[in-house]
Amino acid sequence: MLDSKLLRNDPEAVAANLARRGFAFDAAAHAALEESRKTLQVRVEELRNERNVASKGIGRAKAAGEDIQPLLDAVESLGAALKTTDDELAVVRARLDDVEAGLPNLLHASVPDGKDEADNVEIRAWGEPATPAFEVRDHVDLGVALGQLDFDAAAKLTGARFSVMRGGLARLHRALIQFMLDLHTEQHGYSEVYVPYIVNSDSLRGTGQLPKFGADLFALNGEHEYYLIPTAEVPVTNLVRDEIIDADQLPLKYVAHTPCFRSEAGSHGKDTRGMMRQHQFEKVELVHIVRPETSYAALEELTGHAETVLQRLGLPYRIVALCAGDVGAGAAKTYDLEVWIPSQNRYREISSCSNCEAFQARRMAARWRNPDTGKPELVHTLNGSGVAAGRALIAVIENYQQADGSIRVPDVLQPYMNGLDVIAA
RNA sequence: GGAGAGAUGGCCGAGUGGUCGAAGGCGCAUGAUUGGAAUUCAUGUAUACGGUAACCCCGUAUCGAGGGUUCGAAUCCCUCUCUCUCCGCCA
Repeated sequence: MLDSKLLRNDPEAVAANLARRGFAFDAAAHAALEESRKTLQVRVEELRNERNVASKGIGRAKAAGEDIQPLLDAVESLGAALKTTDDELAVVRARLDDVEAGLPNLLHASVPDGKDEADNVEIRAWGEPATPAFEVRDHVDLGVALGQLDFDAAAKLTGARFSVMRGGLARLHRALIQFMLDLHTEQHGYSEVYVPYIVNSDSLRGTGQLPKFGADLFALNGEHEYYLIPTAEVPVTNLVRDEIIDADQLPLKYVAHTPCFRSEAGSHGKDTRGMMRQHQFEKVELVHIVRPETSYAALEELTGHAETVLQRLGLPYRIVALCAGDVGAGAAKTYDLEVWIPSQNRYREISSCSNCEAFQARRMAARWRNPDTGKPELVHTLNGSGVAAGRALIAVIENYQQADGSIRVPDVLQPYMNGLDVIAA
């Protein structure tokens, strides 16, 4: 949600900023709605005031033992007038809310122009993609040949876009998660949280998945309106919903490992092979809750924490700043980490680190008490994958493959594999 | 799953139809006392929106959420959510 004051006072600036995303915000139409909201609201408040004054008078007269009938007659028509105007106001409000709830966040000035993925700007790269003497195979070939990746079984159990892992690969996957959690908690100062994988619609509204992106979610069929989480960002960030945080508690840095469930309704036909794009995958998520003035420093820090994961794993990657057209709706600025995938001969997204500024905080009423003003003020929220475990597994399998189809275990993961250094059939 | 009790401000906690945004306490802030601190005393201390240039003032809303009754609802009625206690079940 955007600042309603800004929306009212400078709708043209909002429209100009959102236009960078390719989002058309009709400032004039909004202003007209806003104007009628204001008129109606003033009228309703006047009527209410009239009624309140009259009611107090009735109370006083009754206490004094006077005849209140004339007073009752005097306010007789007020109720109907109030109801009519109030109903009109509710209609206008609802339309306004619809518009405003669907607006994406304003972009930070440093976000590069561009309309899609192709226009993202590389910030830096780390590591050298290997150039093996043998023909590289993709993770599907390798995993299936090892007998440890099984998409047929997953299709039987559920359907398309799920996977079954066995033995060494299953353990490698778990080792990745353990390694990442330990790294972030022991060396990067995060506190680990365990959270529900099922959330209510308020939480999804808080982080911005609803009302606009419900199609990407798996909704549960039970008596409650519950959804499977598409990312740990939802439950973890919503920890601070409706909270006022003491200044000395900030920054809050949370790390959580959760599965993520995405229906990916819009991407059929993309990455249909293998584990790249699944309905269910594991992720280690980093969330920062910070003072507004520190949020851009926090974005660099958080991104660095995700990078460290890939460096320790010895996986070549690059960092790109998402361009205006590619930044997600809730974010003001986003860096993606892209890891080298040998079989595709290119980098693929493995982490996305975003500063949402006050966009989510405003929806969630997540505030901190600013000691300088003594007032509750909105916090800034950030989130980033640190990193996606499923894609990290793909990257390890493909980057650590050997000519015989076995997979070397990265050094940092061997302690989590009982010392195992090669996964073979 | 069965039975019962609850949900009030940053926190605790009064308030069962009429100047209640809400007593009292805690916490916090400022001032006084003190060499400094503790103690004590005084004063102040919600949020959002609107009228406004204005964080002065005025108005409106907010006592778990939504609806209803009424001239008037924290207080009465209905629905829902959550919490607690006891029983049952269970990893």
